Amino acid sequence: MGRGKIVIRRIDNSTSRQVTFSKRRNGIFKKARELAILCDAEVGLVIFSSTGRLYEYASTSIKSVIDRYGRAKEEEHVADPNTELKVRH
Amino acid sequence: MGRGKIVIRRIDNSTSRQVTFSKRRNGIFKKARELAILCDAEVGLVIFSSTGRLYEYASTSIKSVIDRYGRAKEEEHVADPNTELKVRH
DNA sequence: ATATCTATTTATAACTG
DNA sequence: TCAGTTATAAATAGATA
Repeated sequence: MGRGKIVIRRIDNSTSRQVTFSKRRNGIFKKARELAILCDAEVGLVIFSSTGRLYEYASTSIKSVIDRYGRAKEEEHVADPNTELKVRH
Repeated sequence: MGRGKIVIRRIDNSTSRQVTFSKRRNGIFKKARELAILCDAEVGLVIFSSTGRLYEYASTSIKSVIDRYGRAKEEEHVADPNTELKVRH
């Protein structure tokens, strides 16, 4: 999606990496928001930049997403104990 | 990005909503993966469909992202106690 | 419901002030 | 660096099978 095609591998130049990070971070947050609205989904997105800075988006709240995630995982394990074993090993 | 332009609001028809969900979910997971690789970022993405089904992506693991998120939030509060007050009220 | 196709919109890589 | 532009690649809405 640009003047040149790129291959998906770590951008070595830190300035270019920072510029790409900033552009694509905006892009993915927009996509997350659109998905949540269009499809009535609950979406949580957490990003740590290579410099360690935190960026977050949630259609509800990150706390809500994390809590629901924990509950969903518990249910998975109850529903299929074998999955639990696989995950643990 | 399609034959017609759309407005970002809930898709009422549940079949269309499901189709769009499936396409855009794939798209955003791809974007998340590309961002992580290109920009050397840690990315965690959790999506619950309108039917309650869980989909997840993490460049490391969701657990790692949640743990790091918790630590980052703690640090924010230490750095700026006023933010903590605002968040809590 | 599921998959593939393609016209079109959208995202963005490289460029520019 | 840093915001804006533009040519092009990529995503996807609607169509079709």
